[in-house]
Amino acid sequence: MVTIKDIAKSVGVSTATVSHVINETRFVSEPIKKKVHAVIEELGYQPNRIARSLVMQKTHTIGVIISDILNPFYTALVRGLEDATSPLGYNVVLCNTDENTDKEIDYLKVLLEKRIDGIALATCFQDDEHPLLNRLNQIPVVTIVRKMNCLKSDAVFADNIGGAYEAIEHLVSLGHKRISVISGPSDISSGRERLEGAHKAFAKHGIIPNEAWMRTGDFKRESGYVLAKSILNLKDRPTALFVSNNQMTLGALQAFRELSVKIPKDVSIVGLDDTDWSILLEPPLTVIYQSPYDMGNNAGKMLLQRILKKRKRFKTKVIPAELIQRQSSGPPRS
Amino acid sequence: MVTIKDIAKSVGVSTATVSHVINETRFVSEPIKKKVHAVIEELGYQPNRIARSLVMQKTHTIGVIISDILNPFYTALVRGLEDATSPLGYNVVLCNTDENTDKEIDYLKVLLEKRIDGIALATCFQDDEHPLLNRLNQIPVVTIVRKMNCLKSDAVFADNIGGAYEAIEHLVSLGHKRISVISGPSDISSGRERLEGAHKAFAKHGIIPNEAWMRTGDFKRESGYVLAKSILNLKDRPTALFVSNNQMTLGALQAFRELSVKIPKDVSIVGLDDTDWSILLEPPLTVIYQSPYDMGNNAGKMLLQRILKKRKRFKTKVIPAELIQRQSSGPPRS
DNA sequence: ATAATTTTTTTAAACGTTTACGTATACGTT
DNA sequence: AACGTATACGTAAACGTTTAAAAAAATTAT
Repeated sequence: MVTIKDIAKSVGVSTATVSHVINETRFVSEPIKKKVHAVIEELGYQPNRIARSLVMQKTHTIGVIISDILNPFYTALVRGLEDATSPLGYNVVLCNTDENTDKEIDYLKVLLEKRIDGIALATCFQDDEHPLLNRLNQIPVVTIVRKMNCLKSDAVFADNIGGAYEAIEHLVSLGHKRISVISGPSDISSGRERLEGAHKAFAKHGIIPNEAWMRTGDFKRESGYVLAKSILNLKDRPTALFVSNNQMTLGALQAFRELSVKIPKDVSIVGLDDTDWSILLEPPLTVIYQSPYDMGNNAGKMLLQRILKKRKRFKTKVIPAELIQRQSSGPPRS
Repeated sequence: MVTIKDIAKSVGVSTATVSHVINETRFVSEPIKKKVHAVIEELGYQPNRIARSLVMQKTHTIGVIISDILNPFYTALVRGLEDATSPLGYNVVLCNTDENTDKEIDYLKVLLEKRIDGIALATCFQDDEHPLLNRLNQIPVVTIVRKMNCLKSDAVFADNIGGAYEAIEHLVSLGHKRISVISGPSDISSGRERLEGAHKAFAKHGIIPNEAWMRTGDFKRESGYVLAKSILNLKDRPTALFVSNNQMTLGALQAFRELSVKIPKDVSIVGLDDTDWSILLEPPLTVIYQSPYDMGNNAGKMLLQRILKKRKRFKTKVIPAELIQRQSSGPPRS
């Protein structure tokens, strides 16, 4: 492998000079510059960024930790992150944890040992005492999607309370009073908050939620399926259902189909998170949309700010929630 | 930042000894071993993998270059790749090129300069002369999904010919003779091969394809939409349509919906690539399935083999295509 | 012509590891 | 007592860069 020394020897200058012409960090006379470039070309020299990283103490790499890239929500988030960071020369290394804390810790350890320049963290190990926290606090971190209160950092998350509130309010405005909610795990902030938003809307409109219609899932498809089925099988069935994430909505839709429950004639449904195929469903799905791309993009930008400009105070960005009204929600049948 | 030297000094041994206890590469007496570990714990030492990479000439990182992670096909592929490589301690850096050759070249350059241990390449710059090829030929590369004949490497791709063949044969077996095909770009191997497979099936069954029904898209949603619309608007309409990738199928479905063409009563449709929501469509979509997860997973394993065992001969793995028959394909109306 | 400046280039010390080779000590043999 | 051998650890070079500080060369001023 040809190194900067080979170039230097071949041109007849010092490695310092070669380095400076490569990085344009200092004036070098035109003839030498030309010659260096020529030899670089000739020998097919490619700088070794490992060596450079070692001395510069920066790797131009950031890590993103999510539960599962197969979830289109995280797919878009990661894409947003890459689009924000790659134009400045940063690479992103992808880490799927499957909601597994051990995996998460392992990834974090390795990323820290690899001295990456920043981390976007979308998982939820909650351990105020963990030794990793010290190290995490020393590098740029942005927590996304979920709140981590054991870590001081920049943060980007969605307006979950507002989103869920809007979903319920939409259903109420259509005339629904008998509303079911499939919420997410209460130990995850997004799970808690979406339920909170729903309750807030109930309170606002003087609706006392029927406990039999309030279910807690685990954000995975199967639980949406099981819970929706159990709800639809009730003698006293609600007229509308709000499902608080995309995977559970998939499961719920499957349940509706298997039980031949007509949407929205029998039961209205509002999901959370949009996809590019939700308009192709029959009927097209009404959803609350919180752009994951924007979340990732903002997270990337905030990371870069912190990496480059060493901003002092922590910032928090909230991505708004937006109701996208389609045909899966309609007035209750009277 | 605490280094191995600090540990050595604090324990009162040489850095060599500390290194050896960390990596267990040489016998070290029990008391010293204990002490080293204690001090490591106490000072919160974390090995610097950059330095290690520099001397060991390996980074435990692989790169994956795809056109767009937002495409669920690539999402699954990347997940498969990570699942294959992360258990052995490899990280994957994600590179989206958006079918843009410049982006692709830039990414390749950077990955090579970062001295990653291997690359999974799913794009298609076709330039036999490019200077990068020399460098690429010196590290483990596996080309996936698409064939790159300018590069000698391991390869994993799908049985495109067989898949398309099966799609057409399925339609023929249902009684269709008037079959339309939306194929992909002919400069991409998967585009070419799928068309080839379709023609093979036509020939086998003595069908002379109507040129007016044969369209070439660019694998993107919009082109599926436009082409499907133009086909459905023909006076002389086919009775079945085979769309050769997932994004174009999305667009085609949208066209069907807008034109109120009933599936499969008016026109049958068979897509290529399956998704977890295709059973939720009305009707559920018949598709040819070529597991992208398996492609990624196999690619990862082959990369590792080459990285670790230095296998000499190049291998090619073909992922089979499988017909998943659902309700979007039925007999033509007579 | 010499000194003072300015411009351009080199020297060499980092960065934090790994590892081939060398050294010191303890023990057993003859 | 002298030597060989095994055991446990240390020394220092190497990996390929960047970059202060020093040095050399070129230019200008006296």
